[in-house]
Amino acid sequence: MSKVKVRFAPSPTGPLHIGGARSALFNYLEALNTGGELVLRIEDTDIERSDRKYEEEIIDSLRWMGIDWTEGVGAGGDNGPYRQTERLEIYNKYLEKLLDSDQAYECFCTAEELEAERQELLAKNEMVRYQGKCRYLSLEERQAKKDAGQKPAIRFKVPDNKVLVVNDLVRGQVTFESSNMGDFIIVKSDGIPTYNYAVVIDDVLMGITHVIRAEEHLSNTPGQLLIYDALNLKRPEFAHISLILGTDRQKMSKRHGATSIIQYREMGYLPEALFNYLALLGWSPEGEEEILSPSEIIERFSLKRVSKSPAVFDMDKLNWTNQQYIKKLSVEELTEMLRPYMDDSIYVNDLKGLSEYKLSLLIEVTREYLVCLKDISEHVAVFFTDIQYEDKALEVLQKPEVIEVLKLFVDNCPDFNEPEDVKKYLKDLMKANELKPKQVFMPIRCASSGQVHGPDLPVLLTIWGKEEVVRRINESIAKVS
RNA sequence: GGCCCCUUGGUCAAGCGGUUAAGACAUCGCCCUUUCACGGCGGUAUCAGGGGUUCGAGUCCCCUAGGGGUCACCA
Repeated sequence: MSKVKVRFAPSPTGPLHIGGARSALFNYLEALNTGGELVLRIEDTDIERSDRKYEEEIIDSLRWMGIDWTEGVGAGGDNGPYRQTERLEIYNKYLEKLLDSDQAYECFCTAEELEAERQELLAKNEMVRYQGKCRYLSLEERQAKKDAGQKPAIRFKVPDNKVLVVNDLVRGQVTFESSNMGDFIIVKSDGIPTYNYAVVIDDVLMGITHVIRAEEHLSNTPGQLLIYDALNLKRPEFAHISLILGTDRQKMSKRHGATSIIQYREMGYLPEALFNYLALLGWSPEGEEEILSPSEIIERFSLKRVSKSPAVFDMDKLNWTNQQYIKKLSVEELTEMLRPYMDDSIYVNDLKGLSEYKLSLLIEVTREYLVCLKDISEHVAVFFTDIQYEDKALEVLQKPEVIEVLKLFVDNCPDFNEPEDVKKYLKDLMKANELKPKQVFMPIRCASSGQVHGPDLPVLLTIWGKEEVVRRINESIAKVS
């Protein structure tokens, strides 16, 4: 069996989104699992909407996620160029064959005519498809239109009564009939090929063995099959993977919130977490492990275990996955990754003012709350804001015996350099006054932070330092006295 | 509307004719603990409906229903 060669072929009309990333990922996984190759081709035939900046963005996003390719834009190769707009002569060569063999023809219909035809069919509740008006134009008629300055588009002549079977690796045999298809455009009037045509030529010329793409392309496939046949080209294998849906079960789109990879990157999701989560959307490994490294996923991946049914994108599970990866990081690694987010925080100066030791303490106790990196700012707030009294905390502070404890704490409070110092002092305090932990920890937490919940108390106090802690507690004493 | 695809808990899903129908997220409860979180333990919750085939059906076939995709000189 020959080597597997797959491709990811985005059109640079927007940033890489979740669905695209998942398609790229499955291609990548299939390639690496089989020892094959991944090609990156840019399908920029939509001149209006395509933009180089999106191409770069997509490439950045792919690399960030850890998806690599060995051929194509950004990697070179012998089958280039890899941008469709740079391959126009190639498409033309094949177009001539199609025209010469009478398998394609010029169409002079205008957008208005086409729209009228569509409306008419819609009104009659009939199948919307091109009726073939220009199919049998005589040479003279065509020439006359051209002389009049009309630029033709080229349509593919769909043969009658052909049964087209897509042997899909995930869906099995899917059958279509050519009678349900109208002659479709393969080259636009500006000379640029359409997707359905260019994709065939490119996949063949680039030696693609498996076309793995989203299910929305399944109904385009019979038309493409026709072109393979018309040109006598060998068909690749197809695998149409199901769509990713929003919680409303509609295809993921902008209105579902964050859909571009860049957004997840900015929020501070780790690439491995996204890689892991997306791989598990529509594919499941054997065994029960759910947290798998890229290499473990590559090793286990198989198209055979790809699901046919669409999957709803579940933010909760992504969050959980991300937390698992954050937990695996060392404090040093995490600190480095957190730097840009701390710089963006409104507490940037407070954070910068911390000693390295205190910063590591802070990150150590804060990490367990982090869902994604950008959350650092909100979880660090308690360290740097004035006391924000919650009702529950106030209730605690109202109790008369609590004031006594606070005073005791303040009166003999030593300097403390590390959490152990605080613990020791607290312990001594409890022992000397026969107090239980609960009678001490909660009052001090409430008095110093105004909150009934929060990070580990000894760490909290250590980061503030004695002066600040005493100041805060006195403030609370004054407030409730 | 035509064509095509899909249908196991709220979500991701395992399952490939015989199972007490896994597991994970979420949710609920308990434990751990100075609080929250983490962690540990446990609970609630699923085969869309109807016909077949079969000794036996989540698993095979058909129909219905629901959802989705696609019907562009977008990809």
